[in-house]
Amino acid sequence: MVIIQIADQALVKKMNRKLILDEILKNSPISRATLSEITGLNKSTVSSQVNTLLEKDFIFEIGAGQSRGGRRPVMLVFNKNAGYSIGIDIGVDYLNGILTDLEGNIILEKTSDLSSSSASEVKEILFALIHGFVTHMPESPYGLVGIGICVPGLVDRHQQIIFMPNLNWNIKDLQFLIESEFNVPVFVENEANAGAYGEKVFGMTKNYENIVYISINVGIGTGLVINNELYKGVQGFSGEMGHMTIDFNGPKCSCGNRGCWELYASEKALLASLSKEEKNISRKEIVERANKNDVEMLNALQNFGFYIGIGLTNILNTFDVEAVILRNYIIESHPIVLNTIKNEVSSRVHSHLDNKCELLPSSLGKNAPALGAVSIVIDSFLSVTPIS
Amino acid sequence: MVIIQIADQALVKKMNRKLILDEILKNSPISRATLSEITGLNKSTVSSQVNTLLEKDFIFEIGAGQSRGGRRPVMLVFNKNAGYSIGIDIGVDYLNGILTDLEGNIILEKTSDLSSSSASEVKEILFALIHGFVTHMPESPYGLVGIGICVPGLVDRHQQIIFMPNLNWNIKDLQFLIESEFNVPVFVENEANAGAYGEKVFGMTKNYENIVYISINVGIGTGLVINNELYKGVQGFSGEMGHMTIDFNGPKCSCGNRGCWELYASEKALLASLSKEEKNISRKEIVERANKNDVEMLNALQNFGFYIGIGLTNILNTFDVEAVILRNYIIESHPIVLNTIKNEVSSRVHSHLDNKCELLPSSLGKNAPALGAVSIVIDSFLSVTPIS
DNA sequence: TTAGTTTGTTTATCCAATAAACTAACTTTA
DNA sequence: TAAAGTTAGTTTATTGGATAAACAAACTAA
Repeated sequence: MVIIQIADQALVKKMNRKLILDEILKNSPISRATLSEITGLNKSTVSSQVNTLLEKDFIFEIGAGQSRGGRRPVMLVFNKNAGYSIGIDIGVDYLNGILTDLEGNIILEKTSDLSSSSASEVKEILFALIHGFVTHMPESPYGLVGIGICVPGLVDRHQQIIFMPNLNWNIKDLQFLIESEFNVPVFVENEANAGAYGEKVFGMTKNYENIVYISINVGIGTGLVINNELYKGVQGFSGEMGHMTIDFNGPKCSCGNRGCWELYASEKALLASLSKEEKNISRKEIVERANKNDVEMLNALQNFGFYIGIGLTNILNTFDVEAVILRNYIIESHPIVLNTIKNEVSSRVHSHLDNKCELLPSSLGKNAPALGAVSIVIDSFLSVTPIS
Repeated sequence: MVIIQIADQALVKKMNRKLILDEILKNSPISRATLSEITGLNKSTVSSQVNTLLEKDFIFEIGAGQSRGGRRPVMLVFNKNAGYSIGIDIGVDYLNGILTDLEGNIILEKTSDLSSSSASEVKEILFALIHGFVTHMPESPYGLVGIGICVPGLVDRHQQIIFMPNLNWNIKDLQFLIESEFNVPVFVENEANAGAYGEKVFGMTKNYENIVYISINVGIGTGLVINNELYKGVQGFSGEMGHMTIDFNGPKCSCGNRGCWELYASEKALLASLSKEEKNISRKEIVERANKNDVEMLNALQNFGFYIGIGLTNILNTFDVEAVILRNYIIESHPIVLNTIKNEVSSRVHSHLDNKCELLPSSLGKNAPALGAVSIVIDSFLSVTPIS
């Protein structure tokens, strides 16, 4: 039977608590009086809620603020050190882990190379990484509040890993594995979804409610934030836009389709378009050559941007969001690709849709997915933790 | 300043009222005791809510039901005749209006041809249609609760019509125009969005939470229902998937893009693929010929299905919904197109995504958009109407 | 010094949900 | 046919949020 969410006073308290906590996070430091003003809640309601938040160490008072012509207000701030969160981005050939406070500020950061690691070695490295973070974590009332992990593959609604194309290991129930070892809530998410959420919570687009995140690597992954929430689809498989056909007569893709976007607009495609001796060139070298105005490279990058622009136009026609974030080292490092994309998009997209949507390179860079994983953990902690 | 939704007891009552009303709508007739069981609300809470709903004529008692071994329950039903709603679908060359009760049952229905009407004539016909419905509407406690209108064009978040490609008239503020004349709430919506909502509320997919609706006509329009709600995008322009590129080198489209899906998979494209003397053939004739196994026609329809399948694969990769509804007379009338689509989709879509999503022809047919407009009106009436 | 302002708490009240006790109306059992 | 058991729905007292109003505290400005 379907479980229905009934409403009662506990729900009211929980909703208003979230309202107040969100305002404190956004406008810290802030007084009870101002909270009452901007939320519309009664002064006494705010006082009561603030007291419970103080008792539970979620916030604390930092003393008196500036007077506005009367009694000086007591300023409240979010207690970002009430607990800590770990976020881990498991890539095809790397592992990027961060330890953050409850505001997402990075305390520790560690990256490992996985290019020659077996499945059991990956597991060992992962466990060692987390244990290392736990050991070096400062004392706090709540300690480690959870672990968020993202992987480049399909993750279903029960956080089971269903399919990982470019990887030779597959631990289906990663959540259970980690939860058993560390005894804290664990969240497993798709890499692009995590990146999208990271950009929504901590990036340039933190004040937007609807964004599309596009991560361009070996393939193309996409994540959707709709009405401030990750849209994962019914099964959890939403956003496989890398496999959108942009040429129905195009070459066969490993997914079964033809002429998929990522066959033209991924880094793999970019490398394939270069001359033979450059096929194994690194991202850094690509940017360096572009900075030296290497003509062949600039042409290849323009071509790269051209194809990204084609798929992007489809996405803009589909979604009508406030911003699209592009997560790719080359795009973040040299302006030529983004400029080409913008040209291509504005020549293709309908004039009525063009004007409002921002096209931005990722501001969080390679940490976007790990930060997204962290914010899923923090969100859950702040909304789930029971308050008497 | 942003208006924040604070929570209080009024919200609790409103939420639980909706819960109870929804269950009565779904499982009518139903007793107070059963309502308490399936919602999880306390018996006395249900009694109190039911009493207010009775006072306000939203529901009524139809007498005692079957005993389950004790006192016989008093059965409650939704009062579908408490008021009436009007839904109007303004097409490129037609106008389809319906008058319904609060359950969406059609009381009156009227279609007019607009193929040779000027802007002022359209307005006259529209007004006459509504006046006619109002005149023939039965007596009821609430009378006409609102009018929903859908148009084939871009409608922004303030219900202003921004752009209508295939039409020579454009009354930007249609909402104000109708509201001034009839003094009831008026809702203006895009045709595909309305159709999607109609299928979500009254169609085969009424129990699904995430669907994509694709309306194939002169062009292709799409509507999205995500988490039971219409996703309209930030500006209200979401779902222009007809202008998704499926061949980036393809022919120029009027929208500015190249190789748009609707250049290949619309009815316009189907007609263009037929031989010269058949260019002005009607939909009915197309189906008749297909039923007579006319080889040329069957080939054309297979081709039609092929191209629909290509775009549909992109949509399935993007959304991961429970069902996709195809609204098109030919598809609803002859199985060959849908079969071709299904073949094409399953050969193209990734095996992990394929299995769950249903592909269905519209069960509401040409009334889908008008019914969607009606359900927007009814939704608003049931949730907005204040209860003491 | 005094009046006025802003901040935050206390107090009494309201109201929706709830549990428990109750009445009502039926079925089953003996 | 009477008693016991069961289900339906109401009544009553209680809980626990939010709220308005009164209040105390701490400041500014005149």
